[in-house]
Amino acid sequence: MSGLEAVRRAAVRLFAERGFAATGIRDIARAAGLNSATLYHYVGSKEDLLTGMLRESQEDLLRAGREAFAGSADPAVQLARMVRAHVATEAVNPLTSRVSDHEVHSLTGPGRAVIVGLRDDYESLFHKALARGARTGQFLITDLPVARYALIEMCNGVADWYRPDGRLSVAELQDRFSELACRMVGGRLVRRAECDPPVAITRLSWEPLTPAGPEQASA
Amino acid sequence: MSGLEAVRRAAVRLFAERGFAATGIRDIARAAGLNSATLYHYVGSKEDLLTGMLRESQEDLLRAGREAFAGSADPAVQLARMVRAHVATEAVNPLTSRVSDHEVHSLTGPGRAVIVGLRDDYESLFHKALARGARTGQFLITDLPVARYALIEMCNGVADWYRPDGRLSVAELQDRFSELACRMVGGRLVRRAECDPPVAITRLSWEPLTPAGPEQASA
Amino acid sequence: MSGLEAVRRAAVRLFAERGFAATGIRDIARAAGLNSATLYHYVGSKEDLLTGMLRESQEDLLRAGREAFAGSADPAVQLARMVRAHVATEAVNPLTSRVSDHEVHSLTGPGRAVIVGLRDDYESLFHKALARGARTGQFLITDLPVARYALIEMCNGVADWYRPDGRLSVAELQDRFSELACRMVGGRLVRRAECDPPVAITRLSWEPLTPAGPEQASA
Amino acid sequence: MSGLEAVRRAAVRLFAERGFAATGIRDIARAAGLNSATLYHYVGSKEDLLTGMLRESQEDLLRAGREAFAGSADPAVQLARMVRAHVATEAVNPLTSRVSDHEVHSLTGPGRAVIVGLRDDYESLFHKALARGARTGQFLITDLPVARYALIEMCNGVADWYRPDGRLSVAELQDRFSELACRMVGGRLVRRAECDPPVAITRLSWEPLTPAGPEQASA
DNA sequence: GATGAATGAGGATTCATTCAT
DNA sequence: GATGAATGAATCCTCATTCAT
Repeated sequence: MSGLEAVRRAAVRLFAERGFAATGIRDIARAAGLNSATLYHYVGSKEDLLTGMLRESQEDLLRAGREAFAGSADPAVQLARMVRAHVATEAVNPLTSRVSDHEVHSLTGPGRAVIVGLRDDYESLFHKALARGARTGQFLITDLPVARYALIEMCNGVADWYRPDGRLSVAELQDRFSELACRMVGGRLVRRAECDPPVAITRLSWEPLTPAGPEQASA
Repeated sequence: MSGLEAVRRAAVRLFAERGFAATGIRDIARAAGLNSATLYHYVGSKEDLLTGMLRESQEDLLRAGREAFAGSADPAVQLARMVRAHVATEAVNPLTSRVSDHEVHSLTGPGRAVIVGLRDDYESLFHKALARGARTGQFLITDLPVARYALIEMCNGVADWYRPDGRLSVAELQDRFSELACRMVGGRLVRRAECDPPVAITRLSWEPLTPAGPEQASA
Repeated sequence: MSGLEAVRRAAVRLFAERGFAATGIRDIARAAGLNSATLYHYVGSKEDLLTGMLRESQEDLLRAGREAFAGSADPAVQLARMVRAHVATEAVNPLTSRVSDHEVHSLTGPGRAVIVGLRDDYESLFHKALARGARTGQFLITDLPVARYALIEMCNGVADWYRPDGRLSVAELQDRFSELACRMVGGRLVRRAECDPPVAITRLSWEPLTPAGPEQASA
Repeated sequence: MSGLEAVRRAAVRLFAERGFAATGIRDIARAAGLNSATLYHYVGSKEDLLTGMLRESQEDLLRAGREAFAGSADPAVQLARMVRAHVATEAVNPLTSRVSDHEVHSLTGPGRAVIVGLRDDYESLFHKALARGARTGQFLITDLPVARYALIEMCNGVADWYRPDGRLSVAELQDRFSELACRMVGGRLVRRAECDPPVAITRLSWEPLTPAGPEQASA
């Protein structure tokens, strides 16, 4: 594992565990097995690290969302595919996703607008699918923005509790959430096969290899 | 407004906007119109402030949840009442709720276990209603823990976007979320009247009076 | 016990236990059962407290030393009487004496010179007795200043270990030290009776009533 | 001189002059020619500094005491050798010794017990020599603990007044104190030659190079 | 007499970052 | 690539002291 990757993974883990502001540059360096001065050979600044991380994470989510959306013309399938892609992304990159969901407010520089823009683009995909489904009568949606918020928040939550070594496989997780989402908007249940080929979700190079885990002693 | 209340409200606002770790004691003091040394006249420490805030918030949510649960024997009504209480709490105390949802990890002392315990108690109320509804066949729940997580996360999200001066009244918000929740678990739609008398949700003394608002300049 | 006395005793105890610089005005107030603002009705400042304490203590020691010196024309008896007076003073006012011995350097104002002057006057009494005894041949003193320092330091030490409720009464303590001092300077042993009438040693109003004792819990 | 040594010497000087509690970390840094943040590169904390200093000083004194004691089987020579070693240690490391004598009470952590243990071990050496001398009849000791306290206090005092550039050489100082000590316990006078080879006393790396001196202005 | 509230200065310590080696 | 040393600014918090009530 290269130095840069070690830094990124250490940063993601710590930002996820303690939050950006509560994490020191020395903590990251120590967790990456580097001297804190050496860390600056790989990274411009602490905020650069966060910016890069959020951008890559958000871009990946947006890409997955677009693929999911483009995979069908049926709003029900579009929604199911997007939810499946979203929860899989959160499940495969739980720590990065957690930071992505919680630390946007820590960005101060110009990078912030970029991230917010990406998130808005992503949310508009949900809007489009929900709006069309509502228009065609496939969905029963009393309030479109509320439904959209609820759907996305529900999916975001996955990063907070899902454990890869737990009871549920990613595919099962996707099935469960697909069902919940379809029911929530009053749509028909979309079977897993209808969503094939699934959107490919890959682990980000930022995501730490070992899951959360308490206190990885170094000595 | 007393000094203590001013401190608490300032702290909630800043913790909600920037996060606990990124908020300085001087920032809080300035926002409360006090010298930072004076602040310590009212409060033991920065962490005490957070602990007290999370406890009061979590206790209030638990109380509301219990009242909601106790108001009916029908799982569908129980769920609807709990969701209504939860979103109303988030809508009436958006900033406090935001902090409550995001800053548990910032607690280090013994207070942490207390807060986590309260949250667990709260979640068990949802578990009970969902489990019974599933047993009686009123709900269609493939995976109970997943449904519980999804429901609660969806409700928590409210604090992140709801604006009291926006399009939706609290009552309308409750109607929307009640509908989404009922559909999500495959239950019948519960009308507002069935939830009467509603659980009373009051503004916490910690909640700032003016809503979020960007950068209340003081000078 | 008046408020002023309570403050003085609390201050002496804390200065003796933790040192002047490490003792806060609030600590003193709490130990005296007062609000820290109320304390300022009795005392001008923290340093005033120390100054007054050192002066009263040093004046008392000087008075005792003078009485001891004046009680006889025989250098041996003079020395014995002075040593007896000194150790009795330390034994009867152990905490005040301890502060007196250790905290002169904490004085910054003009009071410092006064205290140092008193101490010099006191030391000159020893010098006079030793010098005359050496001249008359009653004492065998190779180095007068060294002997004087050694004698006084030896006596000062009493405050650090003597316990009124211990094995030794004050009179026995005096006997022991008188013997040590006489031997040290090569003089004849002076019996207790030769030192009558003894110098009266009274407890200072500053000296706490209960001995040192660890952690006098207040609640 | 290395940075660490500079910090140590500056700390010793200031602790000796003003006391531990009255010395600021910034004062130490300034006296060492460092920024106060840089100081933390060398030292863990202010208390660590004191702990290390007291331990090294006390260990050195104990080592010297043991060598002195082991150098002879005659209690009189043992006592003379120990007194000579003690006063030489105080004379060669006056500032470190002063802190060592006065600041044990400033220790709060677990290091305190260690220091107190070392001091107890040291005192027991005196006890052994005095006890045996009393048993053999070489010493006339009415009260053994009192004699031990008096001896040690008398020696400790040296750090408070001895000046290396003064009237007395270290060897002369040793001669004077040896004489005083022998007389004090009613023993025979032990000549310097009987104490050969003398215990080697070396300057601690903590001891400032220039003597006390008032206010070494840096600018 | 007594006290809650207030404050500027300063306490020890950690911060992100730089740079010569 | 790597690091020990360095630093100004900032961290949370405590200080002795004052004053209106």
